[in-house]
Amino acid sequence: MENLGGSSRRKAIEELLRGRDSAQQLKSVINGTYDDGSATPFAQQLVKEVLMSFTNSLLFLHNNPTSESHHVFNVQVWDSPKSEDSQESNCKSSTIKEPRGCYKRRRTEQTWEKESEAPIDDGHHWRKYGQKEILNAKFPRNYYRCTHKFDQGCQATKQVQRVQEEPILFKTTYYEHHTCKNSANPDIILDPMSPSSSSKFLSFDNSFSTPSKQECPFLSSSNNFPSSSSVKRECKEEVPPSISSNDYLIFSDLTFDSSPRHHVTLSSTLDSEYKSVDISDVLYDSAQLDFVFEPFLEIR
DNA sequence: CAAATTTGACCACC
DNA sequence: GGTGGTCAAATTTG
Repeated sequence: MENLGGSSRRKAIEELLRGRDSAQQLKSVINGTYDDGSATPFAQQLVKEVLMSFTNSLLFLHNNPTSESHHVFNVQVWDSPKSEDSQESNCKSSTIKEPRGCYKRRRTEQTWEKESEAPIDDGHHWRKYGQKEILNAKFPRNYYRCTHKFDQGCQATKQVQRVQEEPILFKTTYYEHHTCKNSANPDIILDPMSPSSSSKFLSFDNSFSTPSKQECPFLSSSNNFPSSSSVKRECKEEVPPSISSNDYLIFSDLTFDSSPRHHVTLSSTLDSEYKSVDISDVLYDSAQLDFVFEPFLEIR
């Protein structure tokens, strides 16, 4: 995908945007076709799929090239405005106990999830700080924090859990935004809500960052109790080399149209209530449109 | 030898 | 008390 030159990419994006706008207009026409103001379910479904196709294509263009070898099936974003456990309250600053730091419970800032076939290399440096067997979960959950947590105070963390064996599927939950500057691929931001995803940071001309071995332990996590040596061996044997963008292009074409797993959704939550919103509906909202597509429009 | 990972323990919340 | 998130010593890796 990144092999598309800047102008070619821009043209492709413009075409997709044009197609999407046309589909939207078609939807309006269809909705006005019938007296009851509704189109046939089939027509509505078709329009929905067309819109989704455009949307997904644009999102794939937007995606981090380094994650191209991983199919991101799902992007879910929500706010968790629960603020009852502020960090200050949890950090028993007045207590004398020192041996361990204060154990801050789950931060309730905005979080978002991604599901992919392989752990996502999102261009940031992550350090694993924990692994936990989760009740009723087949695989352990892995905890990562930004490598620059201490030198730059970056509070970004993520949790990665393998949720499915066949096909292998990982769910990555991100917490907090990166505030560090030293990401491996700072111009590519998967974080859909990050201020950094504005055009000033977005560039599609980056070279790939090679898939980091840091992500490999997830694969070995499929074994409930892997030995250290087996971890390393599995990493080297099972992690495929990053495929070329051409490969990705073909792969996307082959799998994009009919597989429901490529459905991309955005979700938002109020008061921790999870509400799933189909992206084709979300995109009708101009604000959401800007949120999703603005970066494309400003590529130069 | 510095950085990263592993892993058991600690801690907060329910 | 159970569960899950985090810490930090021990260990591994490059």
